[in-house]
Amino acid sequence: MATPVDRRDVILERAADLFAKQGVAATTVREIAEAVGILSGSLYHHFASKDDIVDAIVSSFMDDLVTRYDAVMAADADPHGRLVGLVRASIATSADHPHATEIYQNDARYLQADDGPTIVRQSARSVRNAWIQVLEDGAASGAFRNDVPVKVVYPLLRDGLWLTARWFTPTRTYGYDQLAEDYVKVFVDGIAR
Amino acid sequence: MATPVDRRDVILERAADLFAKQGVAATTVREIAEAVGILSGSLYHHFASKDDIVDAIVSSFMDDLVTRYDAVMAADADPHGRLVGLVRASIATSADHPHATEIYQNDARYLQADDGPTIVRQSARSVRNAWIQVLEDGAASGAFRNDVPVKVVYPLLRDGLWLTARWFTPTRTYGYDQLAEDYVKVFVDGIAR
DNA sequence: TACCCTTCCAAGCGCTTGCTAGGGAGGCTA
DNA sequence: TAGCCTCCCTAGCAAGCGCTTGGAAGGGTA
Repeated sequence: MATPVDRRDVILERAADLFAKQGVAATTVREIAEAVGILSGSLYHHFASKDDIVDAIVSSFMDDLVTRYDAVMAADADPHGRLVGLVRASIATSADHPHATEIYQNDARYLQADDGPTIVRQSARSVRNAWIQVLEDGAASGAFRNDVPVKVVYPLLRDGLWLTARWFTPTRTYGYDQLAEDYVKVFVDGIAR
Repeated sequence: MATPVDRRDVILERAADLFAKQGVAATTVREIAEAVGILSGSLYHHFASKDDIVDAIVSSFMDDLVTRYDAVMAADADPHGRLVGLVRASIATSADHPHATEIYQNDARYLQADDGPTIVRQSARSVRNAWIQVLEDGAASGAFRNDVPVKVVYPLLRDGLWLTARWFTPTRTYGYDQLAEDYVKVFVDGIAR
């Protein structure tokens, strides 16, 4: 190779692409190897197992997400400001890890299983706590409506937010920033005029 | 058996349960057979293939959905009334086919593939058209805001709506009707107070 | 009783899966 | 030059996959 790229990173990138497109279970190690340009056995010089590859992809994504969420929660105490911050942080992370975002959505059950990676489970709980706290604070302070249970509002916000990874591709005129802005508009003020 | 239940229906029910929990690719025909209480080979007396089982589950779901959507679009011409109707129809269908709903969300890409079942692709287009029409009519008539593109609003509504199948289980005090009502509240009026 | 039809089992086929063992090529260090 | 380390290939194993074949059991019909 002309540029001394790290093979490990190339494997992670190609694997994430395939996992996102086909699902983890439907992607074979031979496919990953072929996408990299090596044979399947050679993957095992870099990773201990197929699961190990999945873990590396998702863990990196979750680490970034938690870091961004922590910054938002530390910088702002106002529920509305925090909500906007969390949305922007989520979409920014999704922009940085588009494949991982999709993998996490599609295979969440597999990843959150008891034998799944511990880091993922911990991060998932931390992420959930941030949202619940913001929504409950907002409902208590009067910033948000309190006639709909937080346990219902949160999943609606969450799923609409994260599944953007499935369908959204930024264009020159409509990027991630615009998406975040419009997302906030819809969920905070509704679609009624 | 005491009651002469149709074996085919039992197979569909158990298979749907497993597909929803584990994903289609991760569920084996041997698992399905074991859940029914027969051997894997015996499944092939009732179905031609594993894909055939998946198709039967999802097609039944999609048929019901399209029927309900057609009724809504025929009964109401007002965008807001149609929106409420589509939400209620979706959640009612989801209540009748909880497993199929989840399968469709998790394996949508697989099902919408070019070699997937034709009925599913047709139904998916029909469903999409209904939503787009309602949202565009509403934006044009002034019932809905028009500063956020319909191509963004629709996926947000859709994903938040359909992924309820992943997390929602009705209780005695909070059922599908209540969920539909709250869903409309959030998306139409927003969470701000 | 004789026949048929439905439903299932027993056995296994051909193939793919994730993964492993052993070795070779090339570069770096001493 | 000698030795080592990194990275990859060749070859293949054991297990599991979807699916097929041939036949047996049992009930319904005549």
